[in-house]
Amino acid sequence: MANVPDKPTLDGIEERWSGVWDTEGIHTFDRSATREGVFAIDTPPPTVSGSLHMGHVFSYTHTDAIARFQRMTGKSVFYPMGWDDNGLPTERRVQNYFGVRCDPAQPYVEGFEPPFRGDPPKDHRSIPISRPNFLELCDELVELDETVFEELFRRLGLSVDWSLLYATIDERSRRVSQRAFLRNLSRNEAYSAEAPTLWDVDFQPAVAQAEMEDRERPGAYHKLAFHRTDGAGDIEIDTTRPELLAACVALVAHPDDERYQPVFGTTVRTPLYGVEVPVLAHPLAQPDKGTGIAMICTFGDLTDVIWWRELQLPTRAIIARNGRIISEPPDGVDAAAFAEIAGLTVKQAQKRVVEMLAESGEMIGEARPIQHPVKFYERGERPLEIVTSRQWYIRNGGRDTDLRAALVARGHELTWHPTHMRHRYENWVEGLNGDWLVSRQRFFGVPFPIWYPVDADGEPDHDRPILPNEADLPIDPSTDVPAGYTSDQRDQPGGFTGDPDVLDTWATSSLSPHIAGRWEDDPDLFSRVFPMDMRPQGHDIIRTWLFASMVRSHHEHGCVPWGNASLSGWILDPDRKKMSKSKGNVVTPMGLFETYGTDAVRYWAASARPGVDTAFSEDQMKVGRKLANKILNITRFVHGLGEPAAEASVNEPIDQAMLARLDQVIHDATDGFANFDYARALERTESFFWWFCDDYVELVKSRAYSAASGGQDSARLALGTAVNVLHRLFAPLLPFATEEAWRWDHETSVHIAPWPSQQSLGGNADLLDPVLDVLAQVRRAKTEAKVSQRAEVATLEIRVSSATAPAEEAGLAARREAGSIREVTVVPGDAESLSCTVELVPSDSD
RNA sequence: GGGCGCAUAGCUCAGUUGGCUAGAGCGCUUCCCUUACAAGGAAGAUGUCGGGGGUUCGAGUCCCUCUGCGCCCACCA
Repeated sequence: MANVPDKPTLDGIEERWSGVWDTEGIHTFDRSATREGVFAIDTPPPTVSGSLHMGHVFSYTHTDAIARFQRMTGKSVFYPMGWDDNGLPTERRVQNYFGVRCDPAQPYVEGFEPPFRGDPPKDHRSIPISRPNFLELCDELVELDETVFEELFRRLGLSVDWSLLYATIDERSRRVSQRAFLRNLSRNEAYSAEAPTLWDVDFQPAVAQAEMEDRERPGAYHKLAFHRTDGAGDIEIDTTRPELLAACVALVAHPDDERYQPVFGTTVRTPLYGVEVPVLAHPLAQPDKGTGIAMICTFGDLTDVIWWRELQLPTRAIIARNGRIISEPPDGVDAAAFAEIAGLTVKQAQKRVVEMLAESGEMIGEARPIQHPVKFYERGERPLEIVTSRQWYIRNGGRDTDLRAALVARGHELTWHPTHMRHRYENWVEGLNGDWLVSRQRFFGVPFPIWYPVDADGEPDHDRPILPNEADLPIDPSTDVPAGYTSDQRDQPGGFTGDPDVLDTWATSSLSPHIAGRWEDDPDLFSRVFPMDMRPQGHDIIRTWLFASMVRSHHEHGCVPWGNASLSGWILDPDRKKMSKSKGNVVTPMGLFETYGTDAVRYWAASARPGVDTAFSEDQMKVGRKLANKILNITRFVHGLGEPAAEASVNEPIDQAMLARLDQVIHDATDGFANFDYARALERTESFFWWFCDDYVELVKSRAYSAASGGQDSARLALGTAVNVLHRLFAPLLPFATEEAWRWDHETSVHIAPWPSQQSLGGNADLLDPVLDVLAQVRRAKTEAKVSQRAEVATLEIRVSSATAPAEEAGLAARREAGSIREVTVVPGDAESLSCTVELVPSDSD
């Protein structure tokens, strides 16, 4: 017997049911399921560096809807959560939160207390602390942030199995990350090399191709005169970076450029510094750019690197890792001139060099300002410089066409949602110009599990790395000692030294399926979940997270890591402007949950088609709340009618017709969810639902109330059936309201109820159209007469079109269904469409 | 420069093998306290489906082209 509250309400249902779900364990992954019976999700681990925003709510709702659908179809859903807490975002937040900065030269302080916990004053100068102390603070803050994230995700109703929680800095992740790297190394998929590297001079890590971006910046062409050594005059070049003149190693022009044919193979002397450099030809030089001939410096930009490599030029680097000019001039550079810029920042050096060139008369004319794209680290504030350093790389096809083709082919094995997102992947893979740089000169990350022997001169031997056993992972080479050595041999001649770097955060998060699935730690579990079914993520990180995951899986397993990639769109402001704190228009997810209810917010998220950028809309949330409320009310209404007899059947054509429509909805919704299109499932279900409430229920209401005209049980049973099915169709999208209504007459959760299947009663859905046409005309008559919809109709004359059977039935049905109609006549007519004449009962009042 | 996407009512968007008179919600107008729901309900108005051309009995839907907007990628002095 149904237990329906007098006044159904949405208030408080989130807390009530999420608590019950935990107790009943309905989200628990059943690891006894076979691989075919499992639906495994490679949940994106959110970066734990502050607060959750609407973007999280948006995309995680989409995944949860899919997860809940799959669970109802009988799959054991592997739905983990992870925190991406290693890496620079956390370091930055720790610096700002505690007012400290990491200085590896500092000694460890036992029981260190940071000067602040949250919001140090603006004039506070960060204090340097040791690396171990810094890492302790990282751990502390990360734990704090993760608590807040978990609370919000629970409130959002994510059906994740929280026992599967991981963090990308935890021991398990470090072990997986180090193991995978060592295997890459053993198969020669990873290597270290001394090479020009993009370098952020502020954060001082090496930067990978995927992490840099172009920004338009003002610059200026400076025209400089290089002196031909054959005495035949000067060659003029344009440069935006005169400060690198001392690093110049050659001039280059296009091989077909007629103007420079005579000078190819000759040499010139650089202005100020007097270094003799060759004039060379290379097809990358553009005749229409500047004077058509460029100076090659080590290194001004990535083109310089290409020229340097392909033309086998010497290195004459002058920029240090801190972004300043080095103190000693490279060989052959005029020492006095160089002393003028030694130690200066790039900007200061440029100013000084321009002054000197002006004095010497080697600069022709004034500098000409331009806007040009400059490479930046995506989180950085100053342009990237290129320095030579030893770094670790993982092969990703950037310098190997076979591997590249193989990875493009892997992209075709994946099913993309929406399909056009694959182009972004291919575009990226085909445009790679180097291997994946995975080493970072940072602190809060997974250390490279590597030591190096130190030779008699105290220099590390990078060609003979010392590796740990997999069984000992994870290790920290800065504290652990390799086999065969003792700790007092650290950094001593003849001893060993640990690799100081940490792995790129993507090098760990690209292994999220392995971390969540406990690769090698629990082979039985791993075999049941890998390759996974679904990777949900934002389209902005296809080039990083998605691609890196493909690379790792390709190397380690020779397969794709998942069958489907589901790409979510962005959240835009209602006015299409960026939401920002400074404008004060940022809304917090928790506030919205409280105002509209979680289901309403989820409704807004689920209304957006997969992959489409979507405006933030509180109006949509209001609609969602209305929908959730309606589900409760319609359920209450149907239960209030009383139960049909046990032997009742849906035998009225009108009721069968409604269920036939519902069958189509079940089909469409199932199809939508199965293809990761939660929005289509919602749209179909919702539009049926409103039709059901507004038209069908109004139509059969009077029959369901009273046994007088027959067909009462058919109506009750049809109503009950439809509501029951609708609960289940909506359950993945509006988990709280559906659970609330479902539990009025069920002991167990709607979320583990079987997904609805079609009824196949063979009803004729078309039958409803003429009946509803009559209903609409009666309503219109009442509205035009400005009377209540409850007003009685004295006579209703229905002129059916061409006496077709459905039309006849419509008349008969209308006669019985509409309880407030006293007399109905059905007239066969020859009009094109059905029409009615409605005569209302005059009001008794006064 | 290359690639991808978008353009339908005042606003946000559906419209999936081409097929009834192009839909929904919000907003707007009018009306109704009705016993599931007034944080509700009924009815109504509003469209050169971005422009042009083509295929077809038939095009919002397919093809070509143009325009505007957005995103991704790219090796430049």
